[in-house]
Amino acid sequence: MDAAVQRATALTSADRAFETLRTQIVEGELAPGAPLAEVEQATRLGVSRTPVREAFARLIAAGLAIERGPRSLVVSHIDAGDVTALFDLRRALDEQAARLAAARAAADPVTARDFADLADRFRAVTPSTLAADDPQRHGYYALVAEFDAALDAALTRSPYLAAAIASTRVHLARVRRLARDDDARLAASAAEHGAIARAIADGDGERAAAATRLHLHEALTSIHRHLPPAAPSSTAAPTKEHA
Amino acid sequence: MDAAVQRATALTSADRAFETLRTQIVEGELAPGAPLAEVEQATRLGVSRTPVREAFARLIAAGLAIERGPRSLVVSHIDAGDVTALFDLRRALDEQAARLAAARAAADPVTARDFADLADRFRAVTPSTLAADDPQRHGYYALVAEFDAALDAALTRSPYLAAAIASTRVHLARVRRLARDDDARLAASAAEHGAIARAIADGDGERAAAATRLHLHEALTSIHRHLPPAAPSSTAAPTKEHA
DNA sequence: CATGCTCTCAATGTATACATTGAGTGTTCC
DNA sequence: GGAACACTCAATGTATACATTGAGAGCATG
Repeated sequence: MDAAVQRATALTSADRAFETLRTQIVEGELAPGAPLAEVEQATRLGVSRTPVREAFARLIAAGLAIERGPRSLVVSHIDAGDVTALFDLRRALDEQAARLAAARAAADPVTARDFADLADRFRAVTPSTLAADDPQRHGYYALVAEFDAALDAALTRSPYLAAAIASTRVHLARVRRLARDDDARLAASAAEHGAIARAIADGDGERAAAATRLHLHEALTSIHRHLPPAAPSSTAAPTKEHA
Repeated sequence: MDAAVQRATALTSADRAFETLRTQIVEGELAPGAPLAEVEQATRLGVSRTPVREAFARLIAAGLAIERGPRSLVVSHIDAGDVTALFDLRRALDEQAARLAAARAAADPVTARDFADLADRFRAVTPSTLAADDPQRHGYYALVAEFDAALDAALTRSPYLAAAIASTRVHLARVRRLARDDDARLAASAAEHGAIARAIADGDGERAAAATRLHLHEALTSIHRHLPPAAPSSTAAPTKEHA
């Protein structure tokens, strides 16, 4: 009964500091390259250095901050080259996830119905429904979030893969903010998601993987069209996560 | 120029604490399920709680420790179900890595030669060379480490993928310790590695991916043969990484 | 005037003191 | 005798004091 209350208060200062910093980095409030100093952030967030240190450690683990030099932490950069690199990972993860989800749907009617339902809802997305009083397209992104949640639910047996996918999503959120999709792309993306969901619902792993690959190719192409084209090989080592 | 010297002295207490704990967990010295208490480990490692806290945070991020309850940290478990889940991720990552490495080898003669060289050395591995005064098979595992390093070198343009692969290797080290390979398996593994390296050297991405898939299937099968077969679905949520 | 050296200082790395919370135990009451 | 309550205590969460190190400014010298 008091579980909900307890959970609300069980968030530590370190949790809040991490959440705040993560959000501000993803939203661009803390710009790439911005220095992250313990005392400064501690003052700003109204906590001591200890939880800030822990938050910084988590930011590094998530790839949102990188150590520049021995005593300098900065918000990690993200540019066109990074997006390509990120999609190199995403393709590997999402195709496999689609295969496994399809396998699960073939054995589990509940999963199959969930994805069939999602497929229908993605197909219902049209440029006209998109434009309906939703300048930020929250409705569409909420649907994508539901798709992600369904994928997670289908991957309970593959927690390592699920965790890796989760770790890419925060980076994708940053990319999404860099290159806002236009309505045409969003409508196409909906159709692609629908195709993936339908293939999963049908239990057809290879089709789901193929649909995923197609979707990622289109998404990456669209992003690069909207992004300043950084020189392909000049930016050498963009991000470096845990050792 | 002076980077190497600087790096040697730049190791902090937190780094050493993490390295020590990581090694002891991988080696089995700290058994799965063992509680990780700050004061106890601080005393044992001869440092204060602060660096230990940081080390714990990194262990959690690496998936070597999980929070059991609000104030209880334990060494993460790893069993047959986990191995399957880990390989679900590994297959995705390693196949993609093989494809990308092959693409790089096709464009970069140095990469191609490195893998061609590795392929020859893997093919030179036979049961007789394995048995030569090396009960722990350090020589063979060193060769595998060289293969991994070559893969990393080929993936400089895909740092996200490289980081994800790196994060799987520590878990694989744990698995390797659980189920020591016999000589026959090691010789077969060498042949499989050789096939992968040769395909990469030839710039044939799909062949490299196929060889990788085959290798992982054989490796997983071998591991399960040597492991107590945990019930498939009883062990629910093994590891949970960063949010 | 440029270059190099030193000194200061600010930031991180570490240790420790204080706050808080949850579990376990012992006692008391029904 | 059993159950519930309160208390102790130990562990984590947080804050802060101390140590250390690297960077930058300022000065001196060639």
